[in-house]
Amino acid sequence: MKTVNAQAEKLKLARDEFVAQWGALGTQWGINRTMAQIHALLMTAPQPMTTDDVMEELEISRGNAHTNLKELVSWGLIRAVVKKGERREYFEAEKDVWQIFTIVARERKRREIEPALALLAKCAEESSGIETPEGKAFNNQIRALEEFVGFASKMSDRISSMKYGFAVQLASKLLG
Amino acid sequence: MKTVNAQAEKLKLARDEFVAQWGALGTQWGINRTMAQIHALLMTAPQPMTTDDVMEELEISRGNAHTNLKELVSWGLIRAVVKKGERREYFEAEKDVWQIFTIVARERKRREIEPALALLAKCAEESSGIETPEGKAFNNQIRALEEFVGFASKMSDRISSMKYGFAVQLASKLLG
DNA sequence: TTGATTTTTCAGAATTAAATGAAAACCGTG
DNA sequence: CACGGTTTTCATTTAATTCTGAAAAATCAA
Repeated sequence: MKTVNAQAEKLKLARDEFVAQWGALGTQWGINRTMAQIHALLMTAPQPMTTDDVMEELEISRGNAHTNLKELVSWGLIRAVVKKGERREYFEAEKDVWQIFTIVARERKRREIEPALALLAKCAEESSGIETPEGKAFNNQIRALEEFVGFASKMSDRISSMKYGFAVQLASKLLG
Repeated sequence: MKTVNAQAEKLKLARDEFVAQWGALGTQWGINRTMAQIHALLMTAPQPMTTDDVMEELEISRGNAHTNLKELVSWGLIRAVVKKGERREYFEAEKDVWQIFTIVARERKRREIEPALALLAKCAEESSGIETPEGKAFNNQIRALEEFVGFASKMSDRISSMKYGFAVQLASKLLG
């Protein structure tokens, strides 16, 4: 019994560290700390958790827990599940790493690549008729960026719609 | 003459929009607005610019301009150049899109992927000896993440050390 | 319908990140 | 070495983001 307790304690420590640090990393990734922490918590949860569980575990307010749980649901990184005979919602994380990757890749594309592409297209268009040397240089630079970002966008699509096995196969050629 | 002025005006408008919007996008990318704006400004500058030029163009303080110029230099996205007979520094941007991409990819890897990998390795290690079912599940999940992130890290290295032509060749297979 | 439970919203508070501007440090020149 | 121009630093201010907590809305069972 002593051993089991000691091991449970060890697990709790490791998991708490993971959750805390993953939250800190989230900041770098441009997602907010709480959202990343909840994600880490649910990715490593043996069972689905309620809003109250999350509040208690992370010592955060209901509003905060709620907002970030919903945001994670909208990303598709977690989902709400219902337990029969229970009224409140439980949440569980997608645990498959390839799924997680494709979800994050798609979301980043949507939020980072697509707006950039739209801007570049607009500026390329607006500057296309300018015949001064500066105008031509500007237009060329914008078009070079546009071409590259468009290409990155297509790549992102292709990769994130691959089956995991195929991606691995492709990658092994690259890394081999 | 009228035409040239009109065109110059049109260019200024397009460029100003590009700079402003690229700055807004930067926020999404986890880069601060001013840094992204300066980068946009210099990428589309016909000539190298001084700190004062940047301050004037973006209407920002000296401290802000200075800090972000240095940050861009440390990333390698811009470089200081000296004009002979001139004492103050001029800055010019790297304009090659593949270069820009590899620089950003390397920096992101350093700031986003490597710390995550370190954390995952640590948590995998800490939880490796736990024999409870929860401990095993936790360890497995962490190791799956670690493996994937490590793999992404290697891929990132490989791609960003490729010659542009080779990357295009590879990509065309993928997109073809 | 009522009442209990749960979810959602949101104004204000707290925290964190970024910008300012002035002073200090730095440099090249006479 | 001292002067003018330039760069760098950093305490303070400002702006942006995130969090709280309580009230309102929604949901469901009786």
